[in-house]
Amino acid sequence: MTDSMTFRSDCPVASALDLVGDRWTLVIVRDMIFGAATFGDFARGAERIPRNILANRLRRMTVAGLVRQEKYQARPDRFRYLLTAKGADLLPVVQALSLWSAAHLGHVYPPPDALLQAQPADLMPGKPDA
Amino acid sequence: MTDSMTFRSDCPVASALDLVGDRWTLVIVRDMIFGAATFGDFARGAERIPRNILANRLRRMTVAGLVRQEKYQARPDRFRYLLTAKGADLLPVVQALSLWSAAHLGHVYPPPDALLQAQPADLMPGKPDA
DNA sequence: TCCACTCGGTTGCAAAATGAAACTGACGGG
DNA sequence: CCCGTCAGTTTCATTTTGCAACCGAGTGGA
Repeated sequence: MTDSMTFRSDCPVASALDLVGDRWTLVIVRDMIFGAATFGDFARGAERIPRNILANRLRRMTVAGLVRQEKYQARPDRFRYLLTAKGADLLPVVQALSLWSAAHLGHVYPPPDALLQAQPADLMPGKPDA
Repeated sequence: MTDSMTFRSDCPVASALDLVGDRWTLVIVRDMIFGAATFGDFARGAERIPRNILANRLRRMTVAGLVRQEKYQARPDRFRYLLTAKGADLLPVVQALSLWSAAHLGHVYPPPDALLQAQPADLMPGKPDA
């Protein structure tokens, strides 16, 4: 703690949005849910997130404790970005968003079963697939 | 129809974020869930949303079909902003965000029961309080 | 009539965030 | 040596944010 993070209020809704209320953060979480982990994985996503924004978001998410870095190579240091429990628990938010889109936005493809049936615990490393 | 709205991709997650992926839109939805309806109601909310941003968001939400205007006075025309079915269906998203905050952010107050037990249908006008 | 006040915005402006694109540094392969 | 990959960083123009002041149409006294 002593995050230095400031929240607009003590409201749980507003506070959550202070952390994930932007157009990219949950897109990165979505990619992680589907197995993306490296900088390049995210940069290659369908929405073409700008690389500077991506670097910035990964930094904020790490500071916020949504994500942790795991070094997979040294010289130069390279990291895999993995969801923490805090980050994995955003799964219901992502699921709710995708169900809403499926119900109300005509142009989207249906949320994959892998997304709808996932559970936060599935998203954390240490437990490979069953 | 012919929304002029452009989405980054056909992904349901990214598309939902194209509409509600900012720090204010879902705060306004939250206030509506608790009965706020007029411009002044929203402006007086705890987070002190700037009035120009508020006007802009209410316009976008109206265009996006999340909200509709109901005139409650003429000369000068004044409107109540009410959730449509599309907007009310964002309730699960708001609920998921508040549960996440309750679980992971120490400083927030607990989500009110009124929020957690609400259902989208409760939020639509025509049904005054029981 | 004059003054104060409310409500629902709009406007101006500075600061911050975004995004496109080029650049960097440390490798690895041939 | 040259090319390519990976993971960022830098530069810079464009947008978006947010503060604060202003405005028009009315209402309520005194």
